[in-house]
Amino acid sequence: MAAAALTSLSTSPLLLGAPAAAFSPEPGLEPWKEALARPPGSYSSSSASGEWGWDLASDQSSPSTPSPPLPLEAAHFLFGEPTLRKRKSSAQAMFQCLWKSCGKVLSSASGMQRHIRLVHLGRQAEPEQSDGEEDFYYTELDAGVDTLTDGLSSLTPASPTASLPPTFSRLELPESPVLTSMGAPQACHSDHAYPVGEATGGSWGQLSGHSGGLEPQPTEVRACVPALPARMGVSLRKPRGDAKKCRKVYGMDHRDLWCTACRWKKACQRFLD
DNA sequence: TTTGCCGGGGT
DNA sequence: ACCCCGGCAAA
Repeated sequence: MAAAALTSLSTSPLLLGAPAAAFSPEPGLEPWKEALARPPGSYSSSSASGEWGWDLASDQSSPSTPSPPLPLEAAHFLFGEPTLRKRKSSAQAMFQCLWKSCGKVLSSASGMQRHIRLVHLGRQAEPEQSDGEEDFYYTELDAGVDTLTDGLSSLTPASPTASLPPTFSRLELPESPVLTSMGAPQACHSDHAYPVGEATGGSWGQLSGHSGGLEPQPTEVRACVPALPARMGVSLRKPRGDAKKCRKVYGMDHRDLWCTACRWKKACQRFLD
């Protein structure tokens, strides 16, 4: 595959740095289908036993396989979003409120802090003697305003252009008091301490009824929600991951290409959230 | 309706 | 362990 990519790369002068473009003669097509239709005769031998070289994590010994094929969605936004990479001339710093379903954008950090203090934290506009909690509820945008998909309703997740470093996407509000050793005031009185997931997947369980008597104590964990949205009965269920999973990507046919977890109807391991 | 996947089986 | 599926909830 790498060889094919290289050869065809040499013949396609344009589209710099997008080797995946070699796979699709016309950019409208899904590149993965192309890749699927391609006879796997080019590299090594038969890795067609379900998992390709790149399962995840435990991939320390793949001697003959060249570089991992790089999950095809990488190719998606290599040329799927050609528009986004253009520089905004008005690269003015903006600040966006991360509070759930707010998304207000202001042009100054102090203004944003005041907005958060007043609107969300319910405090008075006293910039002095602020514990800095507001800082966790907004983020800074570096591009122009219209780059972001316009505040509200767009629960757009990991924007394909991974430009913003580890900033949070709203909907998963920053768990504020985790970082503040000085402790936010009373932002943390959740009466029902729900179980927080363990290390990796954080399988939440579906809060299936109070079956047994276990749960000795409300294991007070730090997953505290900002105390405001204590209302409205949003079921505290792990939100669906928004990544396309094996089933969607490969289709019901080609089930043999799914990762094992997907085949067993477990949480997908290949396309994590 | 489809999709993701938890919980609960079976081998 | 591995494999499968009922059924639920989110989309």
